[in-house]
Amino acid sequence: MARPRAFDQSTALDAATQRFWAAGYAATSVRDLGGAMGLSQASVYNAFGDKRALFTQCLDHYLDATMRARIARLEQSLPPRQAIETFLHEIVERSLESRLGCMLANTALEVAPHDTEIAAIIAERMSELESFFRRCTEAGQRAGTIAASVDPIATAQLLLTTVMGLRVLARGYPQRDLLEGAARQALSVLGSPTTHPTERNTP
Amino acid sequence: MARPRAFDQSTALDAATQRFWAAGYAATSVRDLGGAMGLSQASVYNAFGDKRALFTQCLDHYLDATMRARIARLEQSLPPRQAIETFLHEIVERSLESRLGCMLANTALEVAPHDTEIAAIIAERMSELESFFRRCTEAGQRAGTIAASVDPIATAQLLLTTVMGLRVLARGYPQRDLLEGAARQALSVLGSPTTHPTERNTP
DNA sequence: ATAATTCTGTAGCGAACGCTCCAATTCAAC
DNA sequence: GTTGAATTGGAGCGTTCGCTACAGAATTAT
Repeated sequence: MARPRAFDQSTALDAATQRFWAAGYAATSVRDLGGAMGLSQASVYNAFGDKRALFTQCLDHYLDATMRARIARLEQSLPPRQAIETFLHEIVERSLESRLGCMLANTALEVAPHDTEIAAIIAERMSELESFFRRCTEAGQRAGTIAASVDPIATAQLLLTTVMGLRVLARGYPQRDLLEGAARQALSVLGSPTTHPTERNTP
Repeated sequence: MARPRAFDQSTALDAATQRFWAAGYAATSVRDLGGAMGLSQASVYNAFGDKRALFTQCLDHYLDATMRARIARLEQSLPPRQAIETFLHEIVERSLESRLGCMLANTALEVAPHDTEIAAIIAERMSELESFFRRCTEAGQRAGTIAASVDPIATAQLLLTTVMGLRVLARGYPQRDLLEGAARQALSVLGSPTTHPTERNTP
């Protein structure tokens, strides 16, 4: 029984996310956000609360659409070792083809130290990524594709660290051979290699 | 033949560096910097130019005093493998005892993507760190303490990535076992372990 | 001493910031 | 058609931003 929104909430959130993703929290103004979303400032505040509340919504939106989606897709479509390998390769490719970097890493450095609530979100999401790597490592060991001698916990910790490190290098020192070499060497801790995943599997 | 400065340039630069280090470029105001340095805004501009020029001086100052000093100290006081191991362990300890993080990583994410000149500084310093790891790896292989089978280039790339990743995790997910596990697993690529360096060496 | 030159603090510039008030507008419910 | 609730754009609030003009203080060369 009232006037409906003239914009799509999810589309607007996408646009705002893009701005925060590219420029960070402090360097993005609410006027910028409104412009990107096609809204006036008043509508932004009416629909999303203040700047910080909008940011947390964008952060959640980004992490669901990017990190969680990637984890789910790889984990249910690939055997565990290939899931890990493909995850790192995708990170390298995305890092090289876009200068946006990773909103999780960006936020961990810029916002988390000064905002305990956002720090908790960051820690929780990093923990999710770590758990993905640990599950895959353990499953690979059960399947025989990952050396039984490696410690799944430490391996997951290294892989999480590598992903974050790759995102930093991609913004400060973006050279393909650097990112690929680091990813390859990180994957070497998984032990005896399998054949690289291909489209067709010869029986 | 004129009035001399009433403050010490190096001391003031230290204070400014501390502020940029803790809060980043955008979130640190020139008034904050002046307060920390004990100077009025006019003196800041007179002595250091504008905010960006002061930042680059602080960045150089920080990197010389922290990264280059650590590289030089470890490289000339420890055998190559221990130099690498100690470098990572020191990063873990510094990350856990201080919330400041790493100005190199912070700047790579916050400033480098929007400032090509600062991006060049970042890339050059990251390259220095990578070279340190490569030199140590090659020297360790010659000395027999690092497996001859590892690729020194990829190893250096992974170690550089690990250091950057550790600095991100330290700010977003600061748990000792996570950082130590990642460091330990990264070091495992060096191959057959040596005894951990201790204060006294039994002959 | 005098002059020349540099440093220092105060005050203030225009612009942008996060945020809010408000009148006008729009649409569902009746 | 009328009513009522919600959205919308514009104007503007007070604050802070990077930066600078300016006048007085301080020191060396002459």
